[in-house]
Amino acid sequence: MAPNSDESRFELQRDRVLKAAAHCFNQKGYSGTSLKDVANMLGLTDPALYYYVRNKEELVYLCYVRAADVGREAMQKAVAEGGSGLEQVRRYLRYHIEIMVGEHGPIAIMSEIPSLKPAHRDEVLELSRQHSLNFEKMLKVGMADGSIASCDVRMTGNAIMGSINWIPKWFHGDDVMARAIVDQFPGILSRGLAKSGN
Amino acid sequence: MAPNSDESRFELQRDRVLKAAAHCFNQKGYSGTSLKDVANMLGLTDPALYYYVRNKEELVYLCYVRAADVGREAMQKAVAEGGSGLEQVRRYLRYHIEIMVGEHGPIAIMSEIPSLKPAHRDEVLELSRQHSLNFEKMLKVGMADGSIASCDVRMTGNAIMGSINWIPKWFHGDDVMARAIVDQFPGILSRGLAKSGN
DNA sequence: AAAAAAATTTAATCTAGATTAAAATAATGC
DNA sequence: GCATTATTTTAATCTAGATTAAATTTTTTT
Repeated sequence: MAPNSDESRFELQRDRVLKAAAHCFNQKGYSGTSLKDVANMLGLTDPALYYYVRNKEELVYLCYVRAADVGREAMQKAVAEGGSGLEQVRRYLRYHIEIMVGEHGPIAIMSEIPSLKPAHRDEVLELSRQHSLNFEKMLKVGMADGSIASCDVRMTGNAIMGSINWIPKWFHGDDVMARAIVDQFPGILSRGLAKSGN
Repeated sequence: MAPNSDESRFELQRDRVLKAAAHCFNQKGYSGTSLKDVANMLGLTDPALYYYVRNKEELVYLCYVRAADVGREAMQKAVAEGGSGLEQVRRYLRYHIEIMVGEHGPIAIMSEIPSLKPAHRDEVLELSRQHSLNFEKMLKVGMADGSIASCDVRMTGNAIMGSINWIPKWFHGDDVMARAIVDQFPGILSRGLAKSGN
């Protein structure tokens, strides 16, 4: 709505680059996608990408940072809206998945961590760890308020996150499918959490 | 127990190669692992691998075929032992996960499909599709016998399989963790399926 | 213990694709 | 319209790592 006036052309273009890259990485993996693939997708030649990004590794890195942002925002939003722990979890799942399959595309490649250089890898893993901890916290809240049945939060978190992270592997931008995922996944993933009454 | 007399040294060594390769691929991805990595892991030099395998692509391919075998066997075993649909699902999950985190190692890389050449990719995708269909069939059996609540089998299958396929991404051979996964995952993943009474 | 076959090695290619450099084009401010 | 800055291109490197070839060692057979 707002003119979004700033966000120089540079920033915008850079975003497009990231999005295209994420798309490719998700489909063909880090090795499978050449910079040429990404560039062509935008009607550019490969060297042009170096204007926006230091190198290929940084491309993955930036995708990750954005993915982490997305996840964090979804979670904060869900928490801010309150409700029982279970409700928060359900909402978080929906928000996160919505972005994941939405028009902004799967900026979230979650499979290419090994491709990162150590410093970046550590940073990304830390972000991921943080996200997991926050999710586990939500589960605990739910257990405390009686909406979620007692469970091993670590394993439950791993199970649910895995399911979400895997989505880009099989979903490739079909609108009908996107809707189905958003409608179904939160329920499927959270149904097993509920305590009898909920 | 049986002398296992045949299985020429060749076959055995080839198995070791596949296992090592799968391990590397899971940890560092297709691009991230060089043939040298795999070879060194076995105390060999890279060219030696060509004695067992046509090329790198075939290495991934064979890993997939084995992964598919593993999944299929787990499923057949679970079905063979009968019980309600829900029980079959639970058992299948346990068997499959057991192998996945077990000593045979995660032969199951499920992330490198894009690296396969078209012919192999098609074959592997077909195996995967088949597996999914079989799983969906189990769900339907459960819905028919009243052990599983009505659900969208396609989406439910995707959710559960994703969670399993993601395991190799974060699990790297810690025995305690392995036990925890086997103990917890089947429950976590199947709890949401049960119809009230079960 | 020689010969044949199996397994692996060292040394030599070969290539895709990332990166860099230099040049060209487009956009913007004045 | 000119100068400056932004963007992209074409042409030129450079390198890791896959693959192949030839040579060597190890194992098996008889």
